[in-house]
Amino acid sequence: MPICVECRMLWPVSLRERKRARIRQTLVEAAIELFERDGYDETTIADIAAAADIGTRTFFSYFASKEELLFPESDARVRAAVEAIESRGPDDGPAEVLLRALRKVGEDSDDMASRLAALRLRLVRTVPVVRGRALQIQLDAQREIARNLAEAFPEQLDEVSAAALTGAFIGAITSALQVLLDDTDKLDDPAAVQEAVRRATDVALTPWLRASAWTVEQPPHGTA
Amino acid sequence: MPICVECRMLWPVSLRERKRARIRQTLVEAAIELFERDGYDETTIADIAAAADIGTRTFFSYFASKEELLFPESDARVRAAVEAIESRGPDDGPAEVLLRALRKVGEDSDDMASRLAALRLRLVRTVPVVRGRALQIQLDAQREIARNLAEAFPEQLDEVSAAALTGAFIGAITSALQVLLDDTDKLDDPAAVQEAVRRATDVALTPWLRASAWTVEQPPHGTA
DNA sequence: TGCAAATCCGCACTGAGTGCGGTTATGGTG
DNA sequence: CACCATAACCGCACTCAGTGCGGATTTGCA
Repeated sequence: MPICVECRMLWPVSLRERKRARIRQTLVEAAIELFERDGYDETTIADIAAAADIGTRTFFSYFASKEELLFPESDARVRAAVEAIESRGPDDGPAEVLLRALRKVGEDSDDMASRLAALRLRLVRTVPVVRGRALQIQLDAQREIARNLAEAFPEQLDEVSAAALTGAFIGAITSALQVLLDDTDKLDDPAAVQEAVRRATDVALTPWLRASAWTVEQPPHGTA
Repeated sequence: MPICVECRMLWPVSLRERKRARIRQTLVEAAIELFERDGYDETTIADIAAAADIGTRTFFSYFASKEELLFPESDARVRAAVEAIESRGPDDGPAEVLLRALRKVGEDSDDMASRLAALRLRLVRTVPVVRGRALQIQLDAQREIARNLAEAFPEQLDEVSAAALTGAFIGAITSALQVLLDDTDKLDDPAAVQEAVRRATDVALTPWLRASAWTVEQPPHGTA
C-alpha cells in the first residue's frame, strides 16, 4: 500500500498521520492561494508543492492530480448525505429524505471550505478539466446516494427507480442552477449563490412535490 | 483561423474539405481499431496519427485530444434532437417533445457509428478521462436542448424550468441506465443495451407521465 | 499561371504523471 | 534506549499530451 489514498482518519492519531493531514491541508491552502493569484492553468504542480515545502514528486502521493485539490472533502460530503438518509424520520418519504440529504451536500464546514467552494464554482465554469472532474464526482455521489436510498426504502424503491429518482432530483437542480448562475456573474456573492440554489431546488422539485402530494390532495391547477 | 474546429460542413464541397473529412473519418476508424486491439491507454496519439498516415502534430488540428475521437458526431446528435423539438406536433406537450428528442440522440447513423457506440460504452465505464468527457458533452447537449425547449414552449416554460425539466429527464434516464448496465456485462449485446435503455426510459418517465396526465385523468394508484 | 490562404508537419518546449531506488523518519518491540 | 520493519520522502529519468513557431506544400480562385 503506497500511502493511504485519501487519508480518511477522522482524528489522525499517530504523529505520522497528523503530519500527513497537515501537509494535505497545507497543499490545499497553498493551491487556493496560487489559483486565486495566478490562475488555475498558470499554476503548476511544482509551484504548489514548492509553496507547501514538499517535493514535486511527493505531491502525487497526496493528490493524484491538480483538480483533486479542489475536491478534498468530496467524500465527507457524500458521507454526510448518506447519514442524513439513514437517520430519516418514520413518516418521511423518499423525496423528503432525498431532499434533506442533498441539502447536506451543499453545506460548507468552515471558512476555508466556503472560500474553496467559491473558487471551485468559478473554475468549474472556466476550466474544462475541473468541470469534468466535478461532474465525475457528482455522478459517483449520485450513485452512492441512490444506493442508500434504495436500502432505506426497500418496499417502495428498487435499485433502478432509486437511481432514477436521485438522477432526476440532482439533474434538475444542477441543470436549473447552471442557468441561474449563468445569467449574471453573481458567483462572488455567496448570498446570491445561496438564493440561486434555493430557487433551483424549488423549480426542480415542484413536479415531485405535486406527485408526492397525490395521495393527499388534488393540486389546484394543471400548468407545468 | 487555424483550421475549422469541427469541420462542420454538411457536404464538404471543395477538394480541401472533402480531403479533410476523409482524413477525419480515417482517424476515427484507425483509433477504433487500435483501441479495440491494444486498449485505450496503450494507444498513443502518435500511433493513431501514424495509422492514418498523418503527422503527429497534424492530429491536433483534427481533434483536440484522444478522447475527442470517441465523440466525433456528438453535435450532429444534438442538432438532430433540436430539429425534433422544432418539428413538434401541435398537440404535444413539453414532456412528449423532450422524450422524442432524446430518442433521436440515441440513434446510430451507420455500422461504424454503432461499433463506435459499443466501444464508447465500454470505455466510458473504464477510462476516467473518457467518462469525464462524455459527461461534459452530455451536459452541453442538455443545455442546448433545454434552450430550444424553452423556445418551443414560451408560455409554459421559462429558461429555468426548461433546464430543470431537461435535467430531470436526462438525469433520471442516465442514472437508471447506469444501474441497469452495471448488473451484468451485457455491454457487448446491442439488444440488451437497447432493452436497458427502454427500461431506463420507462422507469424515469413514470412520474412525469403521471404528472402530465393530471389534467386529463386521475391515476389509479398512489405508490411511488 | 500566379498569388493568397489553408494546411501540413518537424522541432523544440512545457507540464502532467509514473517507475525506480536510495534516503530518512516513525512506531513498535525487546 | 536500541533496533528494525515499514511508511514516507523525493531526486532522476522517462513517456506522453499538448502548444507555438516557422517553413514547405497544397488548394482555391481569378
